[in-house]
Amino acid sequence: MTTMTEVAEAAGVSVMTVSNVLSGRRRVSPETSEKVMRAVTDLHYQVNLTARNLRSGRSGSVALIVPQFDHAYFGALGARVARAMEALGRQVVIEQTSASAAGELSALALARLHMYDGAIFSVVGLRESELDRIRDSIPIVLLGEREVPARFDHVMMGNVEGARLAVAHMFERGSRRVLIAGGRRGLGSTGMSCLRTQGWTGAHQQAGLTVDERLILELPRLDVGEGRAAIAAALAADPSIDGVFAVTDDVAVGALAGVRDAGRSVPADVQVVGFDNLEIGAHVYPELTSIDPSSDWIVDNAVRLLQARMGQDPPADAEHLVSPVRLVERGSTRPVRRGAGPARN
Amino acid sequence: MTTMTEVAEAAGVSVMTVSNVLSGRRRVSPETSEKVMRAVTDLHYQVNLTARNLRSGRSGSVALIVPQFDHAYFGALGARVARAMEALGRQVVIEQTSASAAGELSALALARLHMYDGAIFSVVGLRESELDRIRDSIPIVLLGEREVPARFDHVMMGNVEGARLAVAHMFERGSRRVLIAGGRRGLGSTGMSCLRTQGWTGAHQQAGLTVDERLILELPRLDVGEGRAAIAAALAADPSIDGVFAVTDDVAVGALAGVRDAGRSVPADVQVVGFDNLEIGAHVYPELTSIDPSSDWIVDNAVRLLQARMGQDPPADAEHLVSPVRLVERGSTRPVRRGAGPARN
DNA sequence: GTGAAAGCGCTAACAT
DNA sequence: ATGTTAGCGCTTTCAC
Repeated sequence: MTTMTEVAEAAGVSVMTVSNVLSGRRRVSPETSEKVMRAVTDLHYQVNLTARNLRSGRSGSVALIVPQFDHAYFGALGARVARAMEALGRQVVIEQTSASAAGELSALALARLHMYDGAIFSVVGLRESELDRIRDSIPIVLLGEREVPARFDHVMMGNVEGARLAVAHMFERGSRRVLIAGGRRGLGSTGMSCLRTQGWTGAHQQAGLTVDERLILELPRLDVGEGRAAIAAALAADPSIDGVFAVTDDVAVGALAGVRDAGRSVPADVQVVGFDNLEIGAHVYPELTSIDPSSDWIVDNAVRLLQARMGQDPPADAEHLVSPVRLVERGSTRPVRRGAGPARN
Repeated sequence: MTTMTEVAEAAGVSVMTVSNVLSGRRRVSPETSEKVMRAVTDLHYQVNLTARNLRSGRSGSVALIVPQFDHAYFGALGARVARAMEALGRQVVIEQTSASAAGELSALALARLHMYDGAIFSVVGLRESELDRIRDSIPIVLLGEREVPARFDHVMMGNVEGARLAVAHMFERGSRRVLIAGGRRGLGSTGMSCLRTQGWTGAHQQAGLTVDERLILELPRLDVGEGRAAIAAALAADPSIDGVFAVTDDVAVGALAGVRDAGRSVPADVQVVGFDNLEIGAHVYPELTSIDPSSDWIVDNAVRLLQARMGQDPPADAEHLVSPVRLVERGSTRPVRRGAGPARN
């Protein structure tokens, strides 16, 4: 491997001059600069970023830490974060936590954070104890649907409100027994499933309907296949179900298939609403009504907070933001019936 | 930031002993080890991986370089690579190339490679000139549907054969005018679109049908929305089209929607086949017939090749592998009609 | 505008 | 089993 010293020798200058030419941190005369660049080209030199980062204490890159690579939401998130960080001259890399054996955040995984100038950390499914171990670390902004220690900047979706909107919409369009797919019984946790279940419950209260806990369908994994099978089974077991609120769009796409498997029809027999407003939802059949969590808003704020914390004077107080949500109405729910009250089933 | 020297002082041992305890590279007595670990805990010490990597010349991590974060295929790829590498004790990080301004591989992007022990590089859309600049680099395995310099290990899908299978299947089930969505006119390039167009052409020849170049629909971007709009327009312009071979499943999902938009029906009026066999394809409606490119086979081989090249004696000759493909038949193509020849339209 | 010296935090290599 | 020395390749700092 060619080193900067070799380039300096070839160009007949000192290493500092080479360094200055390459980093642009100090002015160098055009002639010297050209000599250096020629040597760089001739020797196929490439800076050793590990050495540069060690010495300078910065890396110019930011990590996005997600639980899984293969969920559409995180891919979309990565693309958004990369676009925003690119505008600030920073490189983004994505790392996955769930790779680690027990899903536990290993000491090594924590140490890896120091290779970045900052990190955006998606914390769905992270334990409280793990979050505590992220102290004394690089600037971090947390993302994701759970309570976190107050010392962290945190941006989350409007989970409760979004779920309430979704379920209220189905009530308004005539559903009376709305299954929540991927919900959570009991009130202990503060995770995404639990928050969205709160919204589901809230919609019942607002509509003056009683909550039937048998309509809470817990799912071991929030993916399409899992959702499809579980929802088909639930519909077979309880024919009175006339709506499905899926806690994610992945599950909702599974729900569309599950309703078909059960021999029923969307939206005539069963309305379906998802959460995330993924691009795919606009193109499946029937097109998916979904809660838009304002992903751009979330990323913009996360990037702004991280940038602030990586800057000169980091803000004293951490911010805790909740994104605005809105319902995007498509074909998986029924249109308003003009001049009619709520539909009777 | 706590350093190893401080830990050594606190524990009353030398830095080498601390290093040995943490890295496990040399035996340390249990008592000493415990003293060190106590100091590590008390001081919240975390190794500086940048320093370790610089000194040791290794990082224990491998990069997966993809053109875009937000394509389902790359997410699935990342998850597979991470699983395989995890088994070998290596961390995987994903980087995105297209972030760079003109999509050009910047000098910095190339320099970043040296921070990893090796890289798996998805080269769809990379120019020949860019590939040439990856020489003198870390061990690299290329992935993706285009010709690459012979010196690189390369694993690609069976593009031509897969496309041929897809189109032959539609011919066999009665289609006669099969649009290729995301294809490429002219024979210059060796990219994915071009290779799959070759398979489409080959299927025509095998079936004794003449190729109609007007059935080649080029797409600026291979995504769902783009595919939907372009295919709907194509069907409206040419009602004789009775099949769509979409070069990716993303485009195929768009095709399902596009056919609906055009007021026609899948598979009765228009059959649709995709390529990639993404999980989502099994759950959309109608369920998508697709070419399975053997993603696990691809990843297993890429990881094996990379591991070999990162090992003691790297193999002299680069390998160039083509994955086996098979057709996965689902509802977007018509079932065999027993006792009947090809359907007439 | 350019250079010399020092050292970032760690581990390889050589002691003991 | 543990310690000492040197130095990975670069940039910071200070000097001219």
